[in-house]
Amino acid sequence: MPEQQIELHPFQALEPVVQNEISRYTKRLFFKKGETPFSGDELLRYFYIVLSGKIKSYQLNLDNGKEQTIFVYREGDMFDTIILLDGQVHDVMYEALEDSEVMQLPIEEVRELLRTNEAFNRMFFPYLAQQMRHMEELATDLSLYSTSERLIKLLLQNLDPNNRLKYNLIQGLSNTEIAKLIGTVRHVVERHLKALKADGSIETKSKNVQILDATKLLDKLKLF
Amino acid sequence: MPEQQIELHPFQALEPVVQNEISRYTKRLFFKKGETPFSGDELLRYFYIVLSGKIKSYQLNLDNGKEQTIFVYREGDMFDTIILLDGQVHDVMYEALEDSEVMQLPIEEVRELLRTNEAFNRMFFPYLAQQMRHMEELATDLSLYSTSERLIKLLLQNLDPNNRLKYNLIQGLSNTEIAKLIGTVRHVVERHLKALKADGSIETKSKNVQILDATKLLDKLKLF
DNA sequence: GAACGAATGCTACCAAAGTAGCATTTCCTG
DNA sequence: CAGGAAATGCTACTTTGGTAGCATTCGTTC
Repeated sequence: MPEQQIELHPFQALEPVVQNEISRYTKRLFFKKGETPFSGDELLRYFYIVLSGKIKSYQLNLDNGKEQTIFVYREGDMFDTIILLDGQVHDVMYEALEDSEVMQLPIEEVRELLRTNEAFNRMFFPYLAQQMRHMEELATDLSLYSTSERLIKLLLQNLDPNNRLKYNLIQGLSNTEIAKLIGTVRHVVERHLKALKADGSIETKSKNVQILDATKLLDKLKLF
Repeated sequence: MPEQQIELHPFQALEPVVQNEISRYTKRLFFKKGETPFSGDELLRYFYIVLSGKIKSYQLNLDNGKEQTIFVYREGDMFDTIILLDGQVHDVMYEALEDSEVMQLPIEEVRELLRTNEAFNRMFFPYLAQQMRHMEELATDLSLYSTSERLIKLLLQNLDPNNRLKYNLIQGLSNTEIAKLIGTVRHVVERHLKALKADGSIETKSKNVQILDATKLLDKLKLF
């Protein structure tokens, strides 16, 4: 299937390009868990590629403190693609969910690649589409499905190795972080997890949800 | 401000390009209100630019029939950008909200433009970013704000001529369509509109909401 | 292994939003 | 201008999800 090309992480396709053309100005940066890097205009001047770890982008409701995670960037993911495309300020926050390592590239050089380098574009356009599909799915899930459906969906996607963005995503995340992924609060996540434990679909150790019966979860969705 | 360049609708920048290079295979299509065009693989083979009218893309929950409008395409808007970028099937539905006129281009030719035509890219990349920003806003609004906040936000954006995607958007839309835009159902929209009418913020004629006191609406948000 | 903070678990309560069914009004078309 | 479909308005009810506060467990680090 031709998707395989897309599924291997984009950075692999980028690497030779980067090596040849812009390695001079790139830098490796390390962030510790909990850090909120990228202050001020750094995201307007640099483009980032994740080498390891997990970094999320999220939005905050100032009135009640609720957060919505928009994207979790892992090995091979890149940001901020929106700023890359239009150069305008992007009102989101970033935070490292684990100790992470990223590569920093001057954004103007990446724009130059985008203008001139066909190999880069063959990698980058499908990757952009992946981000767009992810955001669209986030929006429609929030609107069309209940919290428990969104949670079950997340658990199932977590098992699916073809789903690059979600596979093994929640390993090591607290219930609070899981809540932010699916647009609710810790308490509601725990309420639903408790019900799933009670009927034997899953079991939980700390920061680790194990699925015992995926079919049972699928039944609860009645989707697909 | 440099945004002006972005705000004039993308098609204006595309037009000369289209005229010169791909006009031979383009076609004008007309859709009547309520039609759901683009069956099967048409969206995989053609790219569309709206000339007039309103066409929405939306997702459907098969269990309960609820719909979420993802995007309303008006003059100068283009779709399906996701398919353009990765060539994969895109699971959304389209419907004309008004009688509409679109231009149909062979998608491979648009991909060729994307690969080779810098003028096209100067127009297209910021437009892509606009679509991404819109979807991100949709997702975070659904998660972080209440239905009444989302409704008020929509009413205010409807007044803002700088907001190309939302300005004058709800003129001529039924309450049912407004509900689908903000991720709820007709009834809840009417409940909130009723409250806004009661305190004198707005008045409604059929398919037409008039804002009487924008400041009052802003106060209710406490945002910005 | 003691101590601290983070994470999880639980009970109780409240408010917002979704469901249902029907009446009335508007508007479009013949 | 009449008739029918679409849109709006309303009452009543149900459910889900969010809020609050506290107890317990886990796990990391001196």
